[in-house]
Amino acid sequence: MSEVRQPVPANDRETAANRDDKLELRLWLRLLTCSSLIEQNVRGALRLQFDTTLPRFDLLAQLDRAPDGLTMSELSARMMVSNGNITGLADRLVEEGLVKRTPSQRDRRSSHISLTPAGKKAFDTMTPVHEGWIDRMMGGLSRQDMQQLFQLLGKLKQSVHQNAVEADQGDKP
Amino acid sequence: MSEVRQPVPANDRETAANRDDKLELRLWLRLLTCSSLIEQNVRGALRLQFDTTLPRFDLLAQLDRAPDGLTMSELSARMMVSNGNITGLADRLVEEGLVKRTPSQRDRRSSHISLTPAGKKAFDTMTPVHEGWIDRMMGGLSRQDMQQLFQLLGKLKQSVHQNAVEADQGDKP
DNA sequence: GCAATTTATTTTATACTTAAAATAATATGG
DNA sequence: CCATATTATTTTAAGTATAAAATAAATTGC
Repeated sequence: MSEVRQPVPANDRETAANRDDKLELRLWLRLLTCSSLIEQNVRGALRLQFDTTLPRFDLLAQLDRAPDGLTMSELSARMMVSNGNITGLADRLVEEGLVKRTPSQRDRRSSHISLTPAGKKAFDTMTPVHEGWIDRMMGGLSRQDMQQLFQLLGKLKQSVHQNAVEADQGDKP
Repeated sequence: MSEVRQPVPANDRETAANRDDKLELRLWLRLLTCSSLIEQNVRGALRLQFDTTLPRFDLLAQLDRAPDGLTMSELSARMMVSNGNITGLADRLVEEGLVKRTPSQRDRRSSHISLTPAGKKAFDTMTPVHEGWIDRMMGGLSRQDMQQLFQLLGKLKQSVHQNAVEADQGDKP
């Protein structure tokens, strides 16, 4: 009597939540699950098709929108990662010849990171394919679903900013 | 004439998207932004208040729901991270005395990871506080917003599973 | 002008994460 | 039984990430 393989309901982060858990927590776990799922797909595809990584692609994408380049601090803010992280990432991309550092004329502490021609070319090759992956993964959502989701996530983003756990605005009574 | 500090529209991952970008891409960037924002808040708060990390907390949370413990593979699946990652995480938590490994009786390859009394106690201390952070960050959303968001993310999750970039189900014509 | 502060970046130490290879044990099919 | 395949985990190497300290340059307030 072989046990029938049930279509397992996907063991993921949400498994840690029960029906009796608060909606807030279940929502957070589901958000994290979606984000992780997409991230892992994109990461794997970037590696297979372009032999690169998501952080590198992200950095190139940021630079592509900034013709004059960005400082380390700006990159850090936009990519929402630490300063030190950007230093290492930029180092590797410079080694690969995809980005270059240009010392700032006005401020000798900072430099502008920008795409080299090779970096621009690499990004232009990858970005339409990348866009295709994203489109494909969202294929199950209607236009209206996406618009609603976009709008609700906008609300969430605002809410998180306003109620940040760390942001102590403790000086006003 | 001091310049008035405008409420800067937050430079984050979405900065890389333009109005003319496809909705799919903008949605993905916004999703990632929300996820990163919450994650960073929780990580920082866990460090400040409990001197621990998000991955460790996550692992404890998974175990709390599994009284008999979980195998490394089960943990890997539920936390959506690689096998090797779990090995290292579990090692550190064993060092801290919060979890223990029990060799499986039936299968000498595998072991069951479970909470020690100290681990259970630590988790029970942290989890209500953690829940409070999540509630707080979602404070700007109505109950209906949350339900809608939960439902839409469910659709998205399903869509990503069905249209995974890597999952080649190439054997059926 | 100059001390004190702030800002931009890098460095350091540690932790987390992955993919791939290695190890070891179990299951399977003759 | 035994060769083969599969499964569970660990190891390895490289990369990603953080927080905190260090460095260095710019700004500010006398």
